[in-house]
Amino acid sequence: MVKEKANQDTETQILNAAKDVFQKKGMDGARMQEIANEAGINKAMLHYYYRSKQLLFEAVFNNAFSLLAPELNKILNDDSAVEDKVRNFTSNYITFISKHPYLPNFIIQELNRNPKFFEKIQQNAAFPTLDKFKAQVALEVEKGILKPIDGEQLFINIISLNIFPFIATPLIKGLLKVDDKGFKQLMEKRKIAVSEFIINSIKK
Amino acid sequence: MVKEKANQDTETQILNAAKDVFQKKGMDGARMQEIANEAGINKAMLHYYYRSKQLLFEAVFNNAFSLLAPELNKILNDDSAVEDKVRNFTSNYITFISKHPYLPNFIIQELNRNPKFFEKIQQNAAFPTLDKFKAQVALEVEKGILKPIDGEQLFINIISLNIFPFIATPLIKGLLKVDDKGFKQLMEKRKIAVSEFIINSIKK
DNA sequence: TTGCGGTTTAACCATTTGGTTAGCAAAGAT
DNA sequence: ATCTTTGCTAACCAAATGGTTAAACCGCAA
Repeated sequence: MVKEKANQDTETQILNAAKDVFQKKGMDGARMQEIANEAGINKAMLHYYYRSKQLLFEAVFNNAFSLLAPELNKILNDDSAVEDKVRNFTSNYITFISKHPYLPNFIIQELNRNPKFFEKIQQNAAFPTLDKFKAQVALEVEKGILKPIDGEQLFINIISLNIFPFIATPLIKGLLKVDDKGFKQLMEKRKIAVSEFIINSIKK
Repeated sequence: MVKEKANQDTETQILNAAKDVFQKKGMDGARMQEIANEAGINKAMLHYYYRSKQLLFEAVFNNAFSLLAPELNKILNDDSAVEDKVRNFTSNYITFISKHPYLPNFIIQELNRNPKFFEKIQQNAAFPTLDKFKAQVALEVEKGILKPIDGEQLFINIISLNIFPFIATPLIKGLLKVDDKGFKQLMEKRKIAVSEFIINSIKK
């Protein structure tokens, strides 16, 4: 059927438009009409393919989380040493997020709005768990590679240092009085600065 | 006049109710009717005292920012040594934010929604600047008290480590599989863990 | 007691918004 | 050639929402 192609086309076109609008404006701020406009189609099509705003939103959200999860897994379920993980994750994550600037804020914001979402995405394949990372940190502490530190706290520190600046971009720009270009330069420096900062702190 | 008291009463009652609703649901998600209900008054009163949703929102936002700004100033414009600042700020901030859990997310979210807000609040008295802190860090680095580090990056690191967990609470709860009580315990530990982590990294 | 000012309310209004519907167009099946 | 299914649109609908208004209320001064 030729329709199947057209079908697929408009369906993904809707999803892409929805991604844009939802990630910029959030569930509450997004308007179905705006998504339709951005997709260049009739508003009724949104309901034809996704039934409701809620379901369209969930499609976008799952999509976004599926993009973020593998990034987290890099630091959680990879086999390299903690030090290497930190270096790789920091550099990779900042590169990754520069391509998807709205992503972390979107996920965190909507998770705050409706914490129950977590139950849904936990069923998602490749959902990150902390078990391996915790064991690994404990082992390296025991071996004397790392100073004593709790794996959970270390994990929180790593993602805080990497994610926060991209969530609080306007705040940081304002406090540091830098423009878009200056901010990007700061983030570029952080690819190394953050991992140095972390490793300085934990390596014996 | 007795009215002035009643006047003040309802006006602040409105502001308090608005604070609650706006901070939980954001500008887009908040409903004037819900604010009125929470304040126990007629919806028309909101407009009588604050003219529009936008103006009521701005009153709440300025109020919230005025609460956060002094916290930031503690680390920026205080006279103690960097190490002491880090210890005090970390401990104080986590205590402070536990009392205002919605605050940082609210500010950051709304700043993302409308970055122009910054221009307005910059006119606010006691708006934090980074100049003194940067100079101080440079000086302590020169003196050999601290390892070489950029003041701006250090500042970003400090606020990232302290603020992020409270913005991404549902994400962290989900990934670490802890409940409300477990999360609070983690944050309690962070009062010391975070400052140790930072100082470990920067002190020579 | 009456009149005046600020305060408060119920009812109302215009617009927005998510969602529906009836029908059209086009392509495959019979 | 006709029927059926599928993609698609214009027009429509009911509910929600920010905001307004006219009138009532109430303490006070004259």
